[in-house]
Amino acid sequence: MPKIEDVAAKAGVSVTTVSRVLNNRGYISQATRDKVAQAMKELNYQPNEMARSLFRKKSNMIGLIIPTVSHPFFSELVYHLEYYADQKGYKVLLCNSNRDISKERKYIDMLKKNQVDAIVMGSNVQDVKHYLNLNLPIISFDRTVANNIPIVTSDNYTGGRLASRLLVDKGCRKLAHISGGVGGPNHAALLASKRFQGFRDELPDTGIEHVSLELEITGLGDKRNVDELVRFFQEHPDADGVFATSDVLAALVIQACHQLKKTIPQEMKIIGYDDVGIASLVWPRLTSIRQPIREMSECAIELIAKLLQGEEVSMINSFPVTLIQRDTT
Amino acid sequence: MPKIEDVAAKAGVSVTTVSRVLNNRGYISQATRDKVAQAMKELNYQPNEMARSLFRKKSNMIGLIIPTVSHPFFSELVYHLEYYADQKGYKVLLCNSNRDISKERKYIDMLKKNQVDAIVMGSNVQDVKHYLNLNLPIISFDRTVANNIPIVTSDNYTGGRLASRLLVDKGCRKLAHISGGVGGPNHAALLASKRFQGFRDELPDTGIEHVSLELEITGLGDKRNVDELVRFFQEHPDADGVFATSDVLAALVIQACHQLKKTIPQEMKIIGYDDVGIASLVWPRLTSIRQPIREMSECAIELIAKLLQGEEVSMINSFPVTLIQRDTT
DNA sequence: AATGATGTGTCAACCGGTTGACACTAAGGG
DNA sequence: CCCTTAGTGTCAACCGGTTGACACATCATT
Repeated sequence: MPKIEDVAAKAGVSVTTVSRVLNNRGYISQATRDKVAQAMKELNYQPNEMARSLFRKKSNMIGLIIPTVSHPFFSELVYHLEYYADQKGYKVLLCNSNRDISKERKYIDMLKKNQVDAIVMGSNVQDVKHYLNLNLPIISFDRTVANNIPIVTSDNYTGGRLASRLLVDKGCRKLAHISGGVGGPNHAALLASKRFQGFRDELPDTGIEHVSLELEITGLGDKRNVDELVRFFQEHPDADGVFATSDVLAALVIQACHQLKKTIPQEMKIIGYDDVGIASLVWPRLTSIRQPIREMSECAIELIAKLLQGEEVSMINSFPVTLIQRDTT
Repeated sequence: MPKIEDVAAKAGVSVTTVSRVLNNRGYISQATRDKVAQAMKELNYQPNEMARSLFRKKSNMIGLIIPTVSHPFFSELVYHLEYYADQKGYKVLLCNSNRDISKERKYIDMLKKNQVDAIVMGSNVQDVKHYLNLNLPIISFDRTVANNIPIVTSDNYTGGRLASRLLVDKGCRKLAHISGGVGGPNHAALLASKRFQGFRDELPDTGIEHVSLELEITGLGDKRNVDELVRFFQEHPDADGVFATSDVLAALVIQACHQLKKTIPQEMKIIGYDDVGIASLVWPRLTSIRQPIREMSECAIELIAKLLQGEEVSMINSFPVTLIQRDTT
């Protein structure tokens, strides 16, 4: 690995001059600039970003903590976050917490030790204290944390209402609400619980009843998930509409319906949430509530960029959701 | 951010002593050890890993370049890679290249500048030269690069044969081979082309003919992909067996079949590849060739750990694939 | 009493790059 | 001819932590 000294020697200038070229400061003639550039090229020189970061006290790295990238919602989220981070010159350190609080804490410490400039939390955030005296920007994705931590979310409440309303409008008489997440249950801090709220608030004056099941997802391909759904629907044979809080859950519901020989959407209408890729890869294609993941990711990165420049940002950044009608309703 | 100096002051010892405690070298009494630990706790001190890395010339970071995490194969891969990396104390810098060669190059440079200890390439690797004079370990995932770069792969050839054989055994008379990837076509360097080879090698003595389609996947949810498949099957109405080189493609084939009112598996048998989560989330549940992604990821990280300790490693690390029979065959 | 292991401190160099202070030269303008 | 601006160099300090050399204790052994 060549160092700045080697470049200086090869170009026949001083280290300071090379640094000046590198950082574009002070007076430098075009001739010197060229000589230095030439030397760099010949040596295939790349400045050591660690050394620069150390001096600047800025690493241009952001840490990303999520439950697991293997869930399609997070994999799409991570994709877009990385894209926009890269656009702004940030690198992404990825951490899968599996919603394990102790692992989450370890990751936070690790990220801090490694001098990330900011952290995006897409995982649970339970013990708030741990995050407050971290003197670096944190932004939270779809989770409430504390009122001094900016949050990016989408309109979960309206999402829930839209889902209910659609099922009601399509003539459903008894609804089922299926929730659950990979790697542990969803807690109240998770804003997704507002979906349930919205879902229920749409029902009172319709006289439509609803039942609810919280699934403890064990792994995407695990047949036990479907089995539990089948049992649930056997207990509630009159349920004719399902709101699943993620498309993955909705896909499992579809499987349960097939197993129970219920036709979709005739005997059972299903609506999912997120509108990730899988929604249009299952059959029938899934009606879903779309979260604008790309836009939310872009917003998250912009928030970070602003925070790092000391600008004020709004604490709550909520995006509208849209109903995507396909073939399950 | 407290520094080692502050800890020394608070504990009433010298910086050297703190460093000795931190790194467990030389003689230190238990009393001092405790005093220092206490001071660290009180100050909430975390050693600056950048500074340490700079001195040690080892960052414990590994770079990961893949086409896109949003594809389920890669999202599962990344999940496991990060898991095992973390186990061994490595952090993961994630890069989505979208199979764009210039972006790939930029990422490689970026990772080098940022002093990653090693790179895992799960993306295309086309201009070999660029990677050879990188004086850091690279390992390649399921792609051939150069004979001095270790590679982790699975037995694609056998995978192809297993798929063919199953379709033949199940009585198919005309097979279709569907390939294609997200973000650009698959090239010869991609070992997945061996799947096609294996697929074909199983056919000659059976007298079964086959046709092939390379799809240019535009995005998971894009309906045009299905339309193209529908057209293809209309051109080949007698095709009754499909080998898709990924489960995502197989899911699209299922959609095309539904659209064409072909029953699965009676009129059309389908087998996918990878056996990622989606394989058991579609209906009918997909028969697939399973790649042991977890084991492959573990191997990749172990290879890196060995390379970083200067140990010799085997250049080709191929894992067996297994046929997972479900309901599409 | 000499020896050696243990425990801690001081000091300086180093990792690779950045920056400010300052000196010096050459060229151009008024 | 003086002044300013451009262009480059030298030097040292700094980012935060690590390490080796060396000095100087203390304490237990022999």
